[in-house]
Amino acid sequence: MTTITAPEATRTRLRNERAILDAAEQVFARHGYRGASVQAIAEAAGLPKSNVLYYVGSKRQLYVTLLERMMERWNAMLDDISVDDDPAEVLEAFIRSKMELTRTHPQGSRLFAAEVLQGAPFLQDYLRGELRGWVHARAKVFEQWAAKDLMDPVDPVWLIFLIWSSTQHYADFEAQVLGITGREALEASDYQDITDFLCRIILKGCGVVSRRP
Amino acid sequence: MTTITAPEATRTRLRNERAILDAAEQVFARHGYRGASVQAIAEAAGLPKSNVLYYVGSKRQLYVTLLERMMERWNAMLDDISVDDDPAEVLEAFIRSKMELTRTHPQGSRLFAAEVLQGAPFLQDYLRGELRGWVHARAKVFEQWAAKDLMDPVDPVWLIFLIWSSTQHYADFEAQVLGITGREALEASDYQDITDFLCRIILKGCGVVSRRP
DNA sequence: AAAAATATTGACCAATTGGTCAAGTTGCTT
DNA sequence: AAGCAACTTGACCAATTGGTCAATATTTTT
Repeated sequence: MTTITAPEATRTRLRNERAILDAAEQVFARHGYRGASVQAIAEAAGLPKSNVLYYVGSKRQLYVTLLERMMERWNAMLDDISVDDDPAEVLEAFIRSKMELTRTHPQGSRLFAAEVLQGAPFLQDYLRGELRGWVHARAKVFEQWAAKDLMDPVDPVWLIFLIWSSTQHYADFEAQVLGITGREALEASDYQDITDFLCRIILKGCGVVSRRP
Repeated sequence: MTTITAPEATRTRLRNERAILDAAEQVFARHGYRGASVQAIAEAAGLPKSNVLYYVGSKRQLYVTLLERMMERWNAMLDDISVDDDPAEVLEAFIRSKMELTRTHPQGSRLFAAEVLQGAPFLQDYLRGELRGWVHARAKVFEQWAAKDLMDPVDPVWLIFLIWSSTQHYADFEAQVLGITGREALEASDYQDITDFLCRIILKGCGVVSRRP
């Protein structure tokens, strides 16, 4: 019996699709949706252009698939929290997991950045819906923590943006970071240092008090 | 007597060049270098494509001109500091002026982001030279402040990146910020709030003590 | 081994790309 | 008002764009 809805996931298909998705993520991240050409993606994947289109259907579909893959990674990162959790632990885990996403998926992070830079034409619904809800749910918890004097009464949404931006930076502006620090690449230990730095500054900065000291 | 090297800056030329530069900044910021088409820029400027090329020579020259214009704005922001300055004042002025650049020139900020996203092919020299020197000079001062116990001994380069990223965010990820906050645009008062928030978190976060309390 | 499904790819298409050019029109100076 | 420089613009160019398709080759299933 064969699957009716989706094409059979043969060995060949799996291998080629992965090569195409990875290549496309690089090219789209670098040059944005318009600036990326199917030809360039095909070359990066080591396949003829026709073959790429055979698998992915169209440039647009390929782009959407990549965004969905990235949003899945993003969602996998986001766990729920409650007032009863420890603010220090939660904020630190938040920073660490976001930085880990940046470190392990820099291309995807840059793809996301390129999409938002052009006004998020494909992600607007996601931003205004799912993500917005998630942010405000978390914001409420932050405010409750502040009411309990477990942290300073800072605007929780700006705080979330601070964590996003300061971590995202090391993917999106990697070229600048490398140019200024004079390195070839950032090692795992660098990410460790930066994460520690950000946890320290941000936790201290918003006066977070650990409930379990 | 006429200028020999540069073309006369006639009224017409001035008007058209400004329209072209502003239009191009928008289009390049949205779609990156490759993704931007001269046709799209021309339409945004309200001129025929041939006319645009008459003024700017080529797409590449236009892009370089825009990057130079943005780097001038960037440089105008950067004033020198010394160990004798007040850390609190300097850091706050740093954050405020960077945020002001983001607010008044969002397109240019996004253009810069798009350039760095694609690996900074045109700005590599600037990043590895001028800007790198500026960063390290300032980093030295931060370290001296830390040695004098005027602030915590944090890595000064990561601190500079934190300020850059957290302010830059409101230009580059404007679409996300608007989507999540549910606004049409960020007002001057919003920028004021965000700037105050960032000053507060970052100064407190790295234990900055004002020398003149 | 035959049949059926899946994969490969060059040829081709209309549309768009950055850029040139020549023929005009406008604007400024004298 | 005349003359010259600056400006304007449609026609045009080779190259590239995303995408189609039919012919062929390779797997997989029976």
